[in-house]
Amino acid sequence: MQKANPEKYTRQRQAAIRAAAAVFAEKGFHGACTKDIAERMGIKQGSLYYYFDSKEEALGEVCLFGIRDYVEHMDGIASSGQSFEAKLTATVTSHLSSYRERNEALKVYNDERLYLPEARRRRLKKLGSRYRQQLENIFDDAKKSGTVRDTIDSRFAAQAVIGMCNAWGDLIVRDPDLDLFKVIQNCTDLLINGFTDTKNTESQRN
Amino acid sequence: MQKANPEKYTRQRQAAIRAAAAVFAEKGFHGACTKDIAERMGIKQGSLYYYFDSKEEALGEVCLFGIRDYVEHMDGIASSGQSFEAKLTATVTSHLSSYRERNEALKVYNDERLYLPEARRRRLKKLGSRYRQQLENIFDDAKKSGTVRDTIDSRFAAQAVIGMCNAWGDLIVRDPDLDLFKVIQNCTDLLINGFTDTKNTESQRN
DNA sequence: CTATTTTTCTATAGTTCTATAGAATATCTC
DNA sequence: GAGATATTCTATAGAACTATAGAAAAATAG
Repeated sequence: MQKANPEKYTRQRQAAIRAAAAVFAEKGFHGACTKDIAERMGIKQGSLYYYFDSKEEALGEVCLFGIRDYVEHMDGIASSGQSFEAKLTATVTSHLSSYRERNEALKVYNDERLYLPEARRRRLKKLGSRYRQQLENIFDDAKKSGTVRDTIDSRFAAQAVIGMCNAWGDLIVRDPDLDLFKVIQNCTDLLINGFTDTKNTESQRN
Repeated sequence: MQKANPEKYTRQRQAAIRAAAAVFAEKGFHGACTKDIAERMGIKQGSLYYYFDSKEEALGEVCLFGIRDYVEHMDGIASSGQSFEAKLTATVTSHLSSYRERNEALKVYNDERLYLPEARRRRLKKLGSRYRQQLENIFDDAKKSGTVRDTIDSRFAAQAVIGMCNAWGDLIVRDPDLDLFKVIQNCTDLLINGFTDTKNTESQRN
């Protein structure tokens, strides 16, 4: 029962995480059973426990897989010294692209992470907070430099970006023909200028 | 096993729906068991089946309870003949107020409705679509009258409003001290003017 | 107070699911 | 190809949960 590290193990474990992501996304953590996951991998239910100690461990790995990349991506954006608009666009791009690439894991992170055992949930929460904090910082900076209005509350603004990305991420997932680039553009435009503003419309277009 | 209609029955059934809402919100549909719901009502597990034929029926009632009011509210807003800004504010107010009043049922609707049996899910979906359609119409009208920019896609805009309300609804639920009125104001202001616009800031304030 | 109806209880059949143990097969190393 | 290691399989113990049946208790009506 010991695990060495021939690459097959890590490859199969990754496959297990993806299978779990798909199944959890469809049926929810409690609605899914380990048999579903195993079947999707082409192995038997019991064999799954070669890769995970428990169903909850699988959930933890899926959640981590869902956000690790885009949290790390945010580190780069926050420290990039770009303009506010550029940072916002980069954030939205990164977030929405994740929905194309790993929408299942992301959905699981959003909907099921609260079923994780305490310890693991705390670790994940740290990642989420880092992301949110960096996003808030971007707004604080932009307010200082006058790019963003004083009346905007950074905490709400960050939440607005995240909420918008999640909502439009849903659209992307449901409609795979949707042009990602166009969605990103619409999203940032809307966030920056709102529904009614007209001053930048021309330069924003195209 | 027949049910007449002494008011006690309807009263208790409503209590059962609220209990189910709380439990489903906390543990998810599959994670919750009928015992949890019954206990919260102060009755035994088996007795719950006097009010529901199945766990799924309970879920259906909770979901309906979660959105019926604010969908109906939207009917009034859509046909009110108010200005775009007023309609948007009313929409946001209605949606966010729901989070204060029945956040549990709303959360259940958002997260668990897909576990409903087909027939019931379709009926609920109709309600959701009506809401969304009316919101889109508000944007179409506002675009025609020039209040909202041409470049805004009504479908995305509607999704943006819903997404924003859901995201900020989370904040409201997590932080009960938050001033609802202030949140509503911030939300509509942000949607209408965006992060950077300054032209209306003064009139928007207060 | 008695008869009737409504509500709740107890007990359980039948199902499903997680996690483990130990055997069997596949893969690797020399 | 023999021996060691890694991976998968079968089978199942043990726990939990839904839904039902029928008895008991509570409420209501005449």
